[in-house]
Amino acid sequence: MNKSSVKTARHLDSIGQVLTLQGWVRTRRDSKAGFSFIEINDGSSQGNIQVIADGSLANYESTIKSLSTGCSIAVTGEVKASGGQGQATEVHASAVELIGECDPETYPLQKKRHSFEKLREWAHLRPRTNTFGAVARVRNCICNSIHQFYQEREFLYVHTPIITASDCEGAGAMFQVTTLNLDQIAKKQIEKLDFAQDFFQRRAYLTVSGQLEGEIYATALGKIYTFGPTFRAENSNTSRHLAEFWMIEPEMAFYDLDDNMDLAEAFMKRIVTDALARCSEDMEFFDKQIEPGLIASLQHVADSSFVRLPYTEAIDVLQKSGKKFDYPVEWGTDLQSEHERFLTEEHFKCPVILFNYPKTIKPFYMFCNDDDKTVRRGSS
RNA sequence: GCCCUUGUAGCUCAGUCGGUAGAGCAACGGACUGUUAAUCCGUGUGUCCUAGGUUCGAGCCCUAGCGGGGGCGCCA
Repeated sequence: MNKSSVKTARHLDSIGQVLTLQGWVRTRRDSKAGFSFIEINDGSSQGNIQVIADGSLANYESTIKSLSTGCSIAVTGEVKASGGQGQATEVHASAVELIGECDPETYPLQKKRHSFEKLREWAHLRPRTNTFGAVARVRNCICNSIHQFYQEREFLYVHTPIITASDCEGAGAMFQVTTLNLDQIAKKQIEKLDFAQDFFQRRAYLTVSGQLEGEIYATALGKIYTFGPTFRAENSNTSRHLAEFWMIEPEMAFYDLDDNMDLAEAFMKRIVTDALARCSEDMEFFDKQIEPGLIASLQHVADSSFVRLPYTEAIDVLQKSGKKFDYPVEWGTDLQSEHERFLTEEHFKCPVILFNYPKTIKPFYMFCNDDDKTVRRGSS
């Protein structure tokens, strides 16, 4: 048995080979001329492979004609150039084996679009949809690119603690980690907790950032990056906030501000370029079904030179724009989303890096410029 | 945390003035076809989110609760 993925079988190079594919039925169309089209997907690619199952197969009437969306099957057959539109290759089955049945009356996923809200109710089946499959593949691609990008530049991948006592720069509300018996404590109505009784004999939290550990490694090993789960207990109900997310933090000794900006720009471009090149089918799906214009927008990020602008000049651009903002633009305050969007989307029409922020709105340890009003970089 | 909005068939939704439930898709049956969100014909489908209240009568009005979505704030 020459096992193959759907991804491989869809490639022209596979024509002429006899392969065995295992996957889940997406759809079946019957021809009364005596054969059926079965589309199967195994997660290896966005597209399905079309299988031609001829009526002469032993289990055609008993099994193949009742295959429905969600069934898992194994198909063995020769890959041939497709006679129809829409696909380069197809498999002419010599055997189709039903591995797992799927009752169409009770299987929730249908051959149509489902809302994300509805799919969340079927969380165990979401990965079988085009959208979630594409997200998983693109995310995998990005993770791979992240490591490749830093490894090529001789950065060390450092693991920083998940459970920690440090609050970093007070970046956000933290999830407390404890082994104290909360039910018992509630019953006793204790006014002050004795953390000496806790697991670490002190308060502990899930990390909000590996920055502090990253910096001490950078000041010993030169260039490091962290990439791992991070937790924020913000009660923020927006699409841009997560309680749990993965964060990348490069920390470099002996880098000046220009070095930092060069790295950031190259990094962003690399991630985007790789995703477009390596996940083209998934990105085309997003562009068509989820967010029209996405590919053009990402290609623009990959192609453009990022604008690098001092904070003070950005304030000047905003104030002279004549644009009415919901939040006033004033030197010394942080920029709101609407200001950032104006700079990137309307004024410069490309990614923008702002630097030399007022020291009053940045962490205390940042390196102060000669003007004593703005800061350039971290303390390393 | 604040504000707005929504909950009806497996899914997406309509439901008028308060009078006892409806369309498309899916499913199922059939027709047709190298098809590809196939197409055409036919069939069935309900705890109208939950609990109270008003009323002769509530999917519809009122109150509370629960769930979903959006915006803002905080924040990344």
